[in-house]
Amino acid sequence: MGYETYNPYTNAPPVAAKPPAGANPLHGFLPRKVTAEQVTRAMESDVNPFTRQPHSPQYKKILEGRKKLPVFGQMDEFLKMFTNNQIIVMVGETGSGKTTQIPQFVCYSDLPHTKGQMVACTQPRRVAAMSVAKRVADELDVSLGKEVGYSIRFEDMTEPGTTFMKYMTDGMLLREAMNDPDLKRYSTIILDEAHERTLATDILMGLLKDLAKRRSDLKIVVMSATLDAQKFQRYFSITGPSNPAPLFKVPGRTHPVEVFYTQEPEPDYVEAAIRTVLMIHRAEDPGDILLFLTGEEEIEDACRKIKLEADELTNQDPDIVGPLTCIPLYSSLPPQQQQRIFDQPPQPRVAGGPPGRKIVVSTNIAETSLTIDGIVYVVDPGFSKQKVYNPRIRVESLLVSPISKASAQQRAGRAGRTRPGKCFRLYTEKDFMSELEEQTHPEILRSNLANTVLELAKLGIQDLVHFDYVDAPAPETLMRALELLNYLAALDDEGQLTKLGSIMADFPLDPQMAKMLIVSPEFYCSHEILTIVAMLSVPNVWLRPPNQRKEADAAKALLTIPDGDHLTLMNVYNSYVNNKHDKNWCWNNYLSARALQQADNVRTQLQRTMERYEIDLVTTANEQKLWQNIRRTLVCGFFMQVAHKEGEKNGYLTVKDNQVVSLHPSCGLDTSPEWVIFNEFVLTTKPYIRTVTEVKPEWLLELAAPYFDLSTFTDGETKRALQRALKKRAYKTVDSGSASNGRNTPAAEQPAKKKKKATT
DNA sequence: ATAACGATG
Repeated sequence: MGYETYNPYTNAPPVAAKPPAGANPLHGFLPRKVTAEQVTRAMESDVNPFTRQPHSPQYKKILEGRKKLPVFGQMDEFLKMFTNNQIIVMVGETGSGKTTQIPQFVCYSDLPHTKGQMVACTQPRRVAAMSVAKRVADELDVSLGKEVGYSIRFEDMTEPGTTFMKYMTDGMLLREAMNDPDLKRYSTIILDEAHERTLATDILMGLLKDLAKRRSDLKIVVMSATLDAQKFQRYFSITGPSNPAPLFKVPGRTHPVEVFYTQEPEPDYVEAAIRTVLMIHRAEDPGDILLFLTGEEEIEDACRKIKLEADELTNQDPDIVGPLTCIPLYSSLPPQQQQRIFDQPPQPRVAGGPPGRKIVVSTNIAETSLTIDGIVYVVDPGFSKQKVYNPRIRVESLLVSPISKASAQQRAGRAGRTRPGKCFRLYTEKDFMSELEEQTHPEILRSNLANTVLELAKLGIQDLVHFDYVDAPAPETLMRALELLNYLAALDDEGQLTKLGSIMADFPLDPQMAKMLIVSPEFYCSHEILTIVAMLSVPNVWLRPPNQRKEADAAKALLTIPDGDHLTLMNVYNSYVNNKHDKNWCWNNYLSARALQQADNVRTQLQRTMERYEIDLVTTANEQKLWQNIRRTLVCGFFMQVAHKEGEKNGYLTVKDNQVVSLHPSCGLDTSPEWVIFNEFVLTTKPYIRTVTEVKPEWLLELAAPYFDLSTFTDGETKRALQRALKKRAYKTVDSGSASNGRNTPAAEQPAKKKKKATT
């Protein structure tokens, strides 16, 4: 449909809004040899070059705004570099406009729509992918999901054949690479926020560096916010070791931030933070405060104290100190409460009195994920909780650690978004210079890599140890991952991906859980394992408000199945589904509606993957048999996470690793069984195992024979207990006259009575 | 006898 050009309410002649037929603003464009002058002219055209539709009235207005972005003035420089190089490293500071503009420049030069290809731009976070795609769709004057779209887990907002500019999460592109290692549908791939060094971005950098050799037609742009670009330049020097990838640099557009340090180190950073916040409130000009702390409990505690002391100040000096609101911010807060950070600061108590102030006390979520306008003061104690992985005992834990210089810089920058600001660092300048690391260690050095190694195997990477990592993980971490995958039969003894492993990799799950799902039909409980795996993939569903702990614990007790926490999780999900008509059910039972909804989404997605591989969705009618089948299936995935009761009461020793652990207080078992399987090993005040289910030693010997080969065990109580179980089992086998672990023996206690067909 | 920095599929 064309534009209506005749306006019946004026006498003016019809305006020729519709350009002459055949006009093509991209006429004369030579792919990848396009100049800034050509692009600018196409942008000024009345016709949208990509849809051939007339531009909407707001298009030009938005374009005027874009022209003021720092990156816009360097379009010519960028296009020349894009023409002449396969790989570009780009540094653009906050406010440069790189995330929205560079992908568009690339589209004008690359013309992906003329070759049935796309330009991809990856983001570490889902919300960023969505919101940037929306913005760019507006700027290009197209509707979101058509020419410009986004792709994130659970939501593909693209239209095959139409979409040529796609924003997506880095994890999503990695998933796509598993099924199309050459990523043929993309003409250019842009990795944004590469300095954040997420696991997915790190793996993608390795893949793309290699892919660039195979696909000379593929262009790559690596965008980063900090000045550590040299590392990327060197890494991507594919035309020879002395030829680093070229650097394209754009200045940011932010306000100056004055940084203050303490004279002496602060022994108690929370106390010092509270003192600093109150000092700012009393003595500094109006403007909101952002304080960085490390976790939920610390934040709630600090908010209470700040509120108390601030109220006292206001009461003492109502003419000088204005009112203050203190808002906590962390990821597990319900979205409604997170919205509070955008509230206006409180009004003065009396007209003309001292103005109010807002203070946000936040985790690292405010460092990258959430931007709060109006922040003028930042208080930075210099700590955050960070994931660390210990391959020796196979444990990931969270540790309060000093932040990096880059992180400190990012935090300070949060004070200068709307006007000049101040940042108070609660450490000395000397410590900043000499003690803080330049960059936060990339995630790949701090994680359990079982999942990543399986993904790499699926991506066809043969030699994981010599893969060209930007930063190579510890060999021991890779060995641990290979060992686990070999025991799970995802990799054979030569390290080759097995058929089973290939299917496992297609599930967005840890390998243990993927294995459980795949074998679950043999145990007639795939329906239930699907639920349990979904529940294990979402954050904790149990709520325990500090002033209602008793009530919350009582509600939990009603849903608990004493045979094991995994069965309890299943019970919770089933009850949730059965009570979906009751809007207050979650709230009344102290359960997180958000987490349960998420479990529902995950379950649906996993079910689709199961259907794709024709993995039957079956169940067992008899409840006791069903529960036992489920527990046996758990052993098939988590046989390397077993603990044996030893020593004083409630003391357990993990099998083979011999870690002393205790049942976590949240555990719902009514006894302390001799053998348990656990989902998580957490290191808090002491080592705990969390989400625990009782198992039988015979199952371990039967279902995970290679791992429970007793000749690989050191002498001790665990080995003796297993030897006893082995003897008992031998007698039983003789009695019943049948083999107990042959492949022909039914694995489950009882065949399925009813078979639920998978539905969409 | 106690708990989840932030993300991703």
